[in-house]
Amino acid sequence: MKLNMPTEFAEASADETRHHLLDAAGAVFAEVGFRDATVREICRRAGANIAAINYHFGDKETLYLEVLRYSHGKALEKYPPLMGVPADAPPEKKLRAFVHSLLLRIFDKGPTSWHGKVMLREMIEPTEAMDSLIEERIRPMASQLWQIVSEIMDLPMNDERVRLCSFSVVSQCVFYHHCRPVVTRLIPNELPQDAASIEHLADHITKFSLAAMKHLPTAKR
Amino acid sequence: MKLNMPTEFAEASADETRHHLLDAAGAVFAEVGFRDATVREICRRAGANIAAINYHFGDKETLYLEVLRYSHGKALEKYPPLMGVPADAPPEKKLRAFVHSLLLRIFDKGPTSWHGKVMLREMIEPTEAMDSLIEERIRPMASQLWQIVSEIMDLPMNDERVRLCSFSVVSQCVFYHHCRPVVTRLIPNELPQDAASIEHLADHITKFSLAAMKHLPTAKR
DNA sequence: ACATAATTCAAACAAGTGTTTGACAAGTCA
DNA sequence: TGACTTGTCAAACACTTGTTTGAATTATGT
Repeated sequence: MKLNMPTEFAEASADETRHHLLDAAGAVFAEVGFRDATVREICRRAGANIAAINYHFGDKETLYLEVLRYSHGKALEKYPPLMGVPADAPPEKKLRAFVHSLLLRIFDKGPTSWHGKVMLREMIEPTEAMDSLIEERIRPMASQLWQIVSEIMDLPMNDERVRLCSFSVVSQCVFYHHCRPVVTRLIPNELPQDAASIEHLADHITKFSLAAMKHLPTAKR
Repeated sequence: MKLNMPTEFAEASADETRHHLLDAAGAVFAEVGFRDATVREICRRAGANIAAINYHFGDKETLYLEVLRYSHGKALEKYPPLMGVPADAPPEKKLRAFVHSLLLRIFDKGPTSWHGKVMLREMIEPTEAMDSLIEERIRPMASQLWQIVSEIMDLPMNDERVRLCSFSVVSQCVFYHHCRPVVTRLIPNELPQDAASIEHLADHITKFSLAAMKHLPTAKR
């Protein structure tokens, strides 16, 4: 195996096919899923030999995990939850930013969107990765949203209504991700294609939720 | 093939294995998905021969489609969309019934819940079965909801705001199904366990949505 | 009872899968 | 240079898949 350090040239060459495999695999996995993706197709797109995957990654499943690791950290880095809205901004503005950034992450094209599909798989068969992912990435965002909603509704953060309404906000965003196959078939061209229509959708969700939270019968006693 | 009408007994016997296949297939599809489900495993659980699926359904894919129809039909039969609310009832009552029955279907235990799991898998990797299922099952329910929402908002059924708000309603319901692993880890014991807590959740979603639709800035001109 | 149809069954089939092999070229370092 | 490692390649391997086959079995209608 790799006992000697390769030279810069050899390293570059090896990393090159490795990188091509990662890119091709990401595309194929995203298109047809892990099970229907064939190593032959991945290698064909990568311009590599059929044995390349087993040589560079061991097996198909390790390649899958490597692709995940590759696209994992990019989503939040590209679209931070509050998108530069100052901390002393009114909560309505923060909510709008929160919704918008979530939608941008969902509708983003390229390797970033890959993470979403994997999360969907985790919903069906959660792995150990789920627990750490919840604590490291999701809970902080949830707390952020609870804070915003509690300000808007003028209720304590641990109030049940704050949690329920926060879920109502998030659910409207992830719906377009989780139910994309249904939405596209039910109403073609309904899903946002460009930045403007994403903003339009963010507007609807924000206004819908604000109207609900401010006029909910039980919002204030 | 079947040219003669079989007697009641033979028909019962034939339908029996057919039914066993549907049940076993529903369980297996829900557990591992269409692609990873093998006809051998399904037939083994059904106590049938390996050729039974091809004999009774033609091929694996038709069986899958039949399972989707079968399970969704059972779910709708158990929890009809409007749950006996009269046609001349106020739209608010209908919305509440629509939400409640959808939640009941989502949180139902037993064979009925297969449909939800299989549908969730369809979201990740849609098969051809999805198209016919949309037209036969989902579109009628969508029309029903659009009708209700258009009455509530006093807008024509084909108005974009009606569609958006309808999605907002449905999304809050399916959220608890699609994101169950996240919700349970984020807030233990948040998910409804009994009929009373399901009603509680139905109350929140209905009130939240009604407040939103009635106070949406653009709802009425 | 008999011919016919419907159903079940074990075995085999054809196609596709991920993986392994062994040879070969190229680069590395003594 | 020459032993050694790294990377690539075509071919083949071992295995699983859904499906088909043809005979055996059971039920049906006259």
